[in-house]
Amino acid sequence: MDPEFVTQIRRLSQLYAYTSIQMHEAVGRKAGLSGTDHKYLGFLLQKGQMTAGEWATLTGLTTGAITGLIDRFEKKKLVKRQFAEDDRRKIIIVPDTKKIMALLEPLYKEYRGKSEKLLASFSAKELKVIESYFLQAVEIMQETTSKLSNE
Amino acid sequence: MDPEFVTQIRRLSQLYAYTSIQMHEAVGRKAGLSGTDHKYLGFLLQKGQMTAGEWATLTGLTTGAITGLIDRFEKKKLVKRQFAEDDRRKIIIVPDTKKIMALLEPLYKEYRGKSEKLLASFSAKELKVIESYFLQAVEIMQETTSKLSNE
DNA sequence: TCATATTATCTTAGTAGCTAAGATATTTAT
DNA sequence: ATAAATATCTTAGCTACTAAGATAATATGA
Repeated sequence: MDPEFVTQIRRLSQLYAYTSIQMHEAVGRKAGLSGTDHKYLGFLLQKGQMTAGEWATLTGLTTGAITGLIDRFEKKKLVKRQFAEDDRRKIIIVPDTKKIMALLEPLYKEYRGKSEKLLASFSAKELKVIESYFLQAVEIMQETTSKLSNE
Repeated sequence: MDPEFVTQIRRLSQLYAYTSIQMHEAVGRKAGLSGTDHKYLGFLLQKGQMTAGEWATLTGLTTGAITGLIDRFEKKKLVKRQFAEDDRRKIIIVPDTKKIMALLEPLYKEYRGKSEKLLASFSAKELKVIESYFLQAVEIMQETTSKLSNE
């Protein structure tokens, strides 16, 4: 295969990742959240709710840092602390999904429309190619990361 | 188009960006660089060399932060400060590319091999699809970012 | 030419958010 | 009942950021 083309794809892939982070950071700033706060809020939304400790594990932050994270979100009334009924040491973080969505969706609206249009411009077969590339690339990167971290 | 599939691609795309950043951060840590330092070093390598001010513009950092960034790299002897001949206010940052490569390449080696193999598993036509998706998606994200930032 | 404005980088003071270590409160195990 | 383990919070110290001003070099204009 043309090695220049491979280089081009690799460069593009890096640019893609970087641009995506920049966009998410810009959205976060606009919403009054720091870049990392916005990123970690995404984890919470996907999971629905979780304990402070689970959030710490997922983000790789210490529990102390999570306390601060929750404090910042709670001050903005985007999440609520709730004692777990089965174990009163545990704090369940409950996102106010409606409020968070109301805050973020307008900022993503245009992007969402454009990217849907972009995806619609590909055939089903082509989308499968893109999906397959993403899936495999993610796996390779995760392998690399975990090897580097456990050594 | 199947809306669930679109959602799946969007989720994958976000995961891809996030995983990529995590990998680059892990590589950076292993090389003794903070996540952002590693990211910004990449800018410098791509450009070859630039002035402190250009680096500030490119990264979005203040000139004060760039001074600290250069200090950290200089202490590790990965870059050198050099007065510009035409304008002695300007400081040109010259990367020691050989040294930087020697530091980073071994950490990326395995990833590079695997991702080349992955790319080789696609046909030329399929690679064009992936390239086209990346190019257009990057543009959309850049538009979104700049709109959010200039408002 | 010389005074002034502009430009490029650095310095300083203040701040945010991180880690590490230890405190507190609750649960589990003996 | 006591000790150990667990979940979260608190505190001290650190790093890297911004904003504002200092310093030095260059450009401009009467």
